[in-house]
Amino acid sequence: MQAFKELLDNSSLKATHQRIAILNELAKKGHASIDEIYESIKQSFPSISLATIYKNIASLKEKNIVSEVCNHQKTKFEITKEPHAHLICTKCGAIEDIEFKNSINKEIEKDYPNSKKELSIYSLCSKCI
Amino acid sequence: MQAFKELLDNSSLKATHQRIAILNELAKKGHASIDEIYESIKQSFPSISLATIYKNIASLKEKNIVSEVCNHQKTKFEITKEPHAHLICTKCGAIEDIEFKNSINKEIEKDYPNSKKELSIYSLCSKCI
DNA sequence: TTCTGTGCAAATCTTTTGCATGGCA
DNA sequence: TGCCATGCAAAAGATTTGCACAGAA
Repeated sequence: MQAFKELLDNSSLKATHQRIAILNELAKKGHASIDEIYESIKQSFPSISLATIYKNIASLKEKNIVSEVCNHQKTKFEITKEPHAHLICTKCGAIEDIEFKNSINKEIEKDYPNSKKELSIYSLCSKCI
Repeated sequence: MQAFKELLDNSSLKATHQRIAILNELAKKGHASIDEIYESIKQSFPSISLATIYKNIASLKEKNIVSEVCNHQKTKFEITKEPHAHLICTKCGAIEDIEFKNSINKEIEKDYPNSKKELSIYSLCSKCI
């Protein structure tokens, strides 16, 4: 995935196999926890270490390449993208990205200009509906 | 605090000193982490154990008497109250309760009726502004 | 009196760290 | 080649559990 290499180059992080694998995993799953990432990458890359996942998630967060999503269960991570809201399924726990409506954003900006906003909606996801 | 005793009675949780102390602490601070609660209660109640705080926060959450607030740092808790949003200070880390505007609520309800919603705004709190 | 809750200590997870070695630029 | 990143193992931190005893109802 050439795009990830560039992303890392631009952030002065070396494009190691491990980092690319983590980003691929997040791209594939959308949202994943530290040990979901670890267990999955270990299949194709048995020598990878948990500590490497922790260290890389930390540096990728610092560079704002990945973001943390809180769901009151196991913390998950996603590749940072356009602002969006999260739908957290009250049945299966899945996280879905949903639109962060511009009307809502504007309403908040009135009182808190240039603020980062996190909106989570707890309801049924598209599979459980 | 008589009100807390009733709250506990109604949830079939015994109104122990420890539970009342935890609820008082949360009422006083607004938002506190497990060990902030522990350190503070220990002053006036030296025999209290960390495990008791954990167990009680778990049962109080289960009964929806307290809620968890995620701030991407140390998880904090608050006494469950009217729906509201959180302002999380990007300078000092403080959490403030702010209004969850009805217009925003309505906008979300159109698409996700009867959903629980969490909105966090990262900006400067009233003290750091 | 009964049964839930507490406190302690141990067990379990989770996350971080130090350091020698490996590998990208 | 020069550094940053990796992997391992150990350390540190956070959370949970089991059990005997205490205390609310």
